[in-house]
Amino acid sequence: MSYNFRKVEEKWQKKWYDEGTFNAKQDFENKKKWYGLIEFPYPSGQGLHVGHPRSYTALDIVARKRRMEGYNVLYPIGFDAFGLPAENYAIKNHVHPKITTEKNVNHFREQLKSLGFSFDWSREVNTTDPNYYKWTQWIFIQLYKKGLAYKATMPINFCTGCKVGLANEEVVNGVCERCGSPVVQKEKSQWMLKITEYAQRLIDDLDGIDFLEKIKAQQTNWIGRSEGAEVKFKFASEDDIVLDENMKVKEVKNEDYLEIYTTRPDTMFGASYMVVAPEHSILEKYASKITNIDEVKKYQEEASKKSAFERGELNKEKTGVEVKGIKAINPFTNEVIPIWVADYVLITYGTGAIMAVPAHDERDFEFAKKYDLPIIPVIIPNGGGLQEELEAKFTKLFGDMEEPYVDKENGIAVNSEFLNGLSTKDAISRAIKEVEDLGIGTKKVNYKLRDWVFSRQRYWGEPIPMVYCEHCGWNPIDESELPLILPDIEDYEPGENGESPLAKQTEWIKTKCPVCGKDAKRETDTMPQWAGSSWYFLRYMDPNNDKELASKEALEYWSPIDWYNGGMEHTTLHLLYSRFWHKFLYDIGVVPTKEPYQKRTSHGMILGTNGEKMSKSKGNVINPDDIVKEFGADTFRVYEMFMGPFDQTAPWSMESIRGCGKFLDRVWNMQNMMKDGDAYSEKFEKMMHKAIKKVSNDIEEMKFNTSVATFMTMVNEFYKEKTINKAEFKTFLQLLNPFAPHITEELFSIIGESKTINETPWPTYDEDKVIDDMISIPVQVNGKLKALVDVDANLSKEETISIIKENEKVKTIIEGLEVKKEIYVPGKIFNIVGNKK
RNA sequence: GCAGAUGUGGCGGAACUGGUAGACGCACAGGACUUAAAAUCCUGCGGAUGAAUAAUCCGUGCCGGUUCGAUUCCGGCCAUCUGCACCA
Repeated sequence: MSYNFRKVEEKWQKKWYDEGTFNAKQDFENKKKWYGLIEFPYPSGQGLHVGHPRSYTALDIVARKRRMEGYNVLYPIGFDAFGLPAENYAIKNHVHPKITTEKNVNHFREQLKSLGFSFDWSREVNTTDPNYYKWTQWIFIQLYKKGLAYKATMPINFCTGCKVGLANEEVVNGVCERCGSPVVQKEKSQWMLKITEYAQRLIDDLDGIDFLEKIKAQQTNWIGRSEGAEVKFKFASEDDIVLDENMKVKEVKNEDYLEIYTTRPDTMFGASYMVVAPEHSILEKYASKITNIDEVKKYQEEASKKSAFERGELNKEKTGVEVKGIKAINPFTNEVIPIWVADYVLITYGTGAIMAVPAHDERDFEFAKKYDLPIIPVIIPNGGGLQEELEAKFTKLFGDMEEPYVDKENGIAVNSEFLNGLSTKDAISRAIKEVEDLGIGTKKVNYKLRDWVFSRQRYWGEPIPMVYCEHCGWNPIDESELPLILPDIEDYEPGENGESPLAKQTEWIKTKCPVCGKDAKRETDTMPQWAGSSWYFLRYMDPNNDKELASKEALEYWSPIDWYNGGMEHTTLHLLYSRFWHKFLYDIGVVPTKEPYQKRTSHGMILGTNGEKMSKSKGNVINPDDIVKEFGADTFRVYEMFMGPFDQTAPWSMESIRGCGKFLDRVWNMQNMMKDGDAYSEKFEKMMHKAIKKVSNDIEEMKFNTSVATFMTMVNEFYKEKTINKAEFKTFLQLLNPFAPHITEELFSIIGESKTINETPWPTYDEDKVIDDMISIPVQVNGKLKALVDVDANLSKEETISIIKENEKVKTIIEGLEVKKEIYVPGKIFNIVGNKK
């Protein structure tokens, strides 16, 4: 009797999804809850990828176990359906994204159901549904009302060929992915979200939640907190600076200030020049004073032409131009220092200007070497070495420096007047105090994190619900008018100069100002794909609510998400954005928790059979439909869990999956060797208890591969004895059920159980029965295994040792040795140390 | 360059808190069943010497250390992967 997976899987899927077996209960009172979340898919035209089921199966296993443990489980699914591919497809083939999206969603739904996931399909959400994006828009309006959404001029990637704005992922090596024309930066007024206001809380609140350490590290690094100081350097026209006989500044007329940010105020005595970013306003403001303004302008222009790619990747060689005619003054040395413009200084970080300390900064050092600027060492290593060594090092540093000294831990200040002799740490606080006393600076914390550019010049996204009125400026539409429906259009081509396709919808754009009622215009940019996915997990809690994004009651009951699993590629942006929105919603009293996710784990990518990332171009893509057709959903699921450690990448193997199919066939055939029995047989009792313990723990730790190995070992044991009793089979099926739900339910009913497995409680084990009565003690000589001796585990230490020593083999070993020492670790090992006679 | 991870048989991988390295699966080889094949079932399977299921030696990327004992801990290298990348 061979196993017909097709029939069995179809039968159970129909039952589950028709009856809503796995739908979360509305009962908020009596049951403890568990909310498991997987990243909802983008319904692409290619259909499900084999990577999706890896994550979905893992949490499906946990969800099924939790139900058996008595939890009210919410394990929802939905579709992140706005996005670029649908829009590009529309441009090419003139099919409305709505149509392709619906088609793709239907395909995805079928595929997901064919894998037997225990999703609550009654709560399916879709980010493109107006009833959903109504609330995405509502959240945006709340952000705006709290001053967290604002307009700013930001550069976009602009393709010089297609004349459209491009997403970062459409820019490949500095050229347009589609037409190959160069991509330049173009200034455009865009909506921004002030995520930076939440930077510190986004770091601090990581403490209270259970994220993998590497995920926390990535979040922290991305936010990039640094402590330092902002300091104003005096500068003026060269002619307005009067020097004394020691070349120190005596008097300055018409002075102004150039503000810099530094993390190393202790090196200020070594600041030998300043650098401003090409976009810095000082260059505009003092154009008339700059004697080589043409040269400066030319440099600015060149820098602006460079794409982000060139500036970042290719342009390792630093360039710059001295800004002549104006000079700055080092506030500590009171000496005149030159000002340069160079694009290694970024306008987006700090103040867009730096003090350059070439002796102690690699970038400044490289630049100073190239343009022959003074390098003044002010830190030497406090290595605890001999005085001569320190002096030698000092001389060496003051001689021709080969490389900058950048150590922040072990430095000691020199050549720095009042800072001399202080450790770097002390020198930093002393220097900050000094600039504060002088009234030219202050302590300052900076973050690498930038505000979130929220506008997209695209059609297939949520319209931004804002209106511009010539009299009243920007205002949100009235909340009663939500959702602001994305109009149906036929021309998906982008507008002129990188405008959104909506910019051509003149009728739609026309509206009345929500404040004064006069004629006004709608915003034509749409939201990024990140928007809908920043709060979808809240909607699952109460998906059909038309009064609120979700009811208070539902939010109270289901929050926070107990376990969120997803890909490593989303551990920075998606996680950060959704945490930001959640914190905002917490602040305005909408959600009850500070953090959305209590626990976050990540799965490893599945590679092609050749060990490379799956891609169409490499032709190594595995289609889940084919696998299900050939092997069935259960085999697919078991294989994806067995292929390797869950959090690591693993290559696909067609041979290995066959092995998992064979395993399930063996499980199926165990029904033929089953005997009656209400209790575990003596032979298998220990194995059963051990297996329950092992599998229960493995699931919590996501060590699914060793769980599957345990199942296989069990089956081998049953086959070896050619018998299994009903009690054993029942437990075995319950344990295996979360991994292979269809075959186990079928067998459960075949062996005469009236309940389905998902209605039964998760098996329990007895700790006493996990412990072995007899143990095998390895006997080693000098740490090398020589023999194994079986002993009763309940004997005392002395008794055990004497039994070991009476063993024939051990006797001969000891006789041949000059024994120096004997080490016995109870229950673990007996090691004899000695030399051969 | 910075951060994080990984490195174990022919392959995917296991090994609790420092205590029998190679569980489980694949591949391979042999056997049973069969007219035959497939499927299934059973057995073997890190390397070297060896007739051997005797014995000895080597073996977890490389070099060294701590320890009675190291895949595991420490120091120093090498390689691969992922993310970030002129963040002052």
